[in-house]
Amino acid sequence: MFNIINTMSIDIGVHLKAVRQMFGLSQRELAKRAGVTNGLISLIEQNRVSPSVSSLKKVLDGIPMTLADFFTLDLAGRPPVFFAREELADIGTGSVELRLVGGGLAKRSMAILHERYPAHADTGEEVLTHPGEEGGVVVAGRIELTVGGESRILSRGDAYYFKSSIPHRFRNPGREECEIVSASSPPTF
Amino acid sequence: MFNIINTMSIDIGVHLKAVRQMFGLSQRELAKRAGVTNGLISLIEQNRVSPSVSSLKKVLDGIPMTLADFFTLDLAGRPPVFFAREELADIGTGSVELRLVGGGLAKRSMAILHERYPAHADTGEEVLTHPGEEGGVVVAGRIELTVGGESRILSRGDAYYFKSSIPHRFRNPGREECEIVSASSPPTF
DNA sequence: GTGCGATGTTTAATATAATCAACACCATGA
DNA sequence: TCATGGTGTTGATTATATTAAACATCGCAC
Repeated sequence: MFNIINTMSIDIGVHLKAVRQMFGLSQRELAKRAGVTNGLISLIEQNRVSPSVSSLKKVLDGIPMTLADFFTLDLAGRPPVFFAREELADIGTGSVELRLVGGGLAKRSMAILHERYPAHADTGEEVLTHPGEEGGVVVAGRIELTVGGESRILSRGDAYYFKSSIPHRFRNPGREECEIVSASSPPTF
Repeated sequence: MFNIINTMSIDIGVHLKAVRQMFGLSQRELAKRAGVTNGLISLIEQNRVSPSVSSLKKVLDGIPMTLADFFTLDLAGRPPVFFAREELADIGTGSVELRLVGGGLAKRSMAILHERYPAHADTGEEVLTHPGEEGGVVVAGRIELTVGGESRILSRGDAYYFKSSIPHRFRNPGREECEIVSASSPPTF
């Protein structure tokens, strides 16, 4: 089980400054929208104070952005955008083929996968402790998905979405290959 | 004197208490692991103070849990998991068909879409709406994707991933329908 | 019953966040 | 040159978060 997100303590000040500038706001503009003083924003951006959650929320409301977005947002440079089929790294274990969109995994908020399950393939149960989410769409074939004890067989066009913390299992019950495009956020699998 | 801290997107106090109890910790145990006093945890859980980000981080380190996890974690009941093809809400505008996995966007960290672009369909340029990310895999047909001035034609199996803040455009240059499965995080489009 | 040892709560003292108003700087224009 | 309006920063004051220690309650052992 990989955990790709680097969840080190982010630099609140630098982070806020970057976000503010991303939206083209000055400290005073943001302060006005947020109902705080420009001085406070200056102090926060210099890491000379650690804002209370309530005032950080007020500030982010002026952007606007949620606390969850703020702490989840990752400020990377501009990574590659397009990926040819052959460039998708296969990170599958066993017979299941898992092709990850975008080789460089760090600093992404999602992992997008192109998955192929041969006939009778089975991931087995997984136990996760991470509070992420995952979902996907069946593109071809059929798959039996079990989530928290509940099972269902999904066909082309059907979809799923659940919290990764719930134990889950994928199994191809049929004779044909099954193809799925899925996403996980944060990128754990 | 009253000091009401409500109108937060999440109830920090209740949230922390739930998380703490989920891990079977008492206020004093957690306080010891976190390097703060039990009194502080009591006050936070009663929403009688709004903790500074730094002390909230210290507290969460004792659980252990990241700030991002804390603000992302959803304590609500279990939402639906499986979605039949017909249940995917079409949120498309114009000719492009956008089918959203799981109906409501509320309290989800991602939006997963099953998209269909008829021949010659075109989204037009889009402007920055949110500092999120999006990516996807082409399942059928061909699409011309332009991101930040850079264009490329993607075929079945090819993929893309970029920050939603960069202006982007999808255009179907061919005679066949194009089918894509995509994901956005946070869920905006 | 009495006396733990655990729980969460509260109060007064102290450390720190947040304000307000002034400051220095850098543009652009009269 | 000297305003003028923009930027981010700073010091002194006020508001609030945090501490340390005491309080009340509960369940359990003796």
